[in-house]
Amino acid sequence: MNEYIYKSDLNDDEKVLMAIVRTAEIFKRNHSTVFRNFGLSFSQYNVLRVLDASTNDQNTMSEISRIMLVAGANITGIAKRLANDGFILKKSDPTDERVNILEITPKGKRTLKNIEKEKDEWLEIMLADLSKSERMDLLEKIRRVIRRCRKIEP
Amino acid sequence: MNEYIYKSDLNDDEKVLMAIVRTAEIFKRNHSTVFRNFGLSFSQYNVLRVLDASTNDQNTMSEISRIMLVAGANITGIAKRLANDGFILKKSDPTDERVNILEITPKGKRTLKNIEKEKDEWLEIMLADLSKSERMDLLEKIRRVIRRCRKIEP
DNA sequence: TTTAAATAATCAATGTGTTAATAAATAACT
DNA sequence: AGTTATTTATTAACACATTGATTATTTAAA
Repeated sequence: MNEYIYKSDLNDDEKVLMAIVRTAEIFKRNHSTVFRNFGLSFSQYNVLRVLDASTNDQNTMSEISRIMLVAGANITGIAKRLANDGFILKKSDPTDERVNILEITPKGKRTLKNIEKEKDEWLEIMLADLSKSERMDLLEKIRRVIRRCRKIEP
Repeated sequence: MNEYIYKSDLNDDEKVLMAIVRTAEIFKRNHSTVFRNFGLSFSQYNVLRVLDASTNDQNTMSEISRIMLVAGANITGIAKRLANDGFILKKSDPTDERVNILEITPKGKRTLKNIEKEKDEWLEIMLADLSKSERMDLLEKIRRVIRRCRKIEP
């Protein structure tokens, strides 16, 4: 018998956004367990993805921070751990000595490849109850929210 | 001139979930700045909300951990800081000495009340480009994803 | 040209999340 | 009754996010 009872009092708008938060957390948790088996955290994986999709497999720390919407201070630690484990190289830009360039290594690329299948299986599992067109509709609505937020504060 | 270029290579399913992650992060960031002005973090605020919506304004730590989908270890620190700042009381359950009961204080309830308006304004801003029925449709689809995940691993 | 301002990265402090190990109280079982 | 298991909470170690301060380098302005 549980004598401590919780009765939600969220209004509809709050329900929408809290459901989004919850889904994001489930997704990050699922993916994190996959990545952990390959020695990567969620954020480390995302840095590798950005580098892999950048020209010449490399990009600057500040640009990565901008793409990932993460404060620059975080990239310092994430890059250090990625470099220590051989997933990336870290070098200074000769044309501007303030800039540090990160480059994904063959080991990094190989690891991304190995992760791919398991990761995609999770995506399919999570979205299995939505048809193709429902997924696109969901994406379109979420993107409208994101676009709206970009107008408010860049 | 930026010579480091990033070209996204996400497939559609991944786009859906990354958009959800991004929206959740924007939402948490917006709300966190509101909460910070009242001396609360995002998680601390959510613990107060759970207590406020619980019978007799109180609940157990493990039940809160279950409701918030957060590992029990986190609640220890969050509750300690909330109690230090006078937002909650922490007491032992006399019928089961393993159990700790958290209870929201008048100061805690007052703080929730003060936060309410500013918080709701943010909800409206973020969802402003969606009609009422579109919001409900978005909520329904997100909930189907969450329900689907609950079936996979509880 | 010297000074001022912007940019890139780092560090420190705080809070939150993860897992894993532990202590204490209670429940279940032989 | 006494051993074993489960539950509740705490702690420790690690990763990461935020803010704010600091250093170094580059660019712009007086």
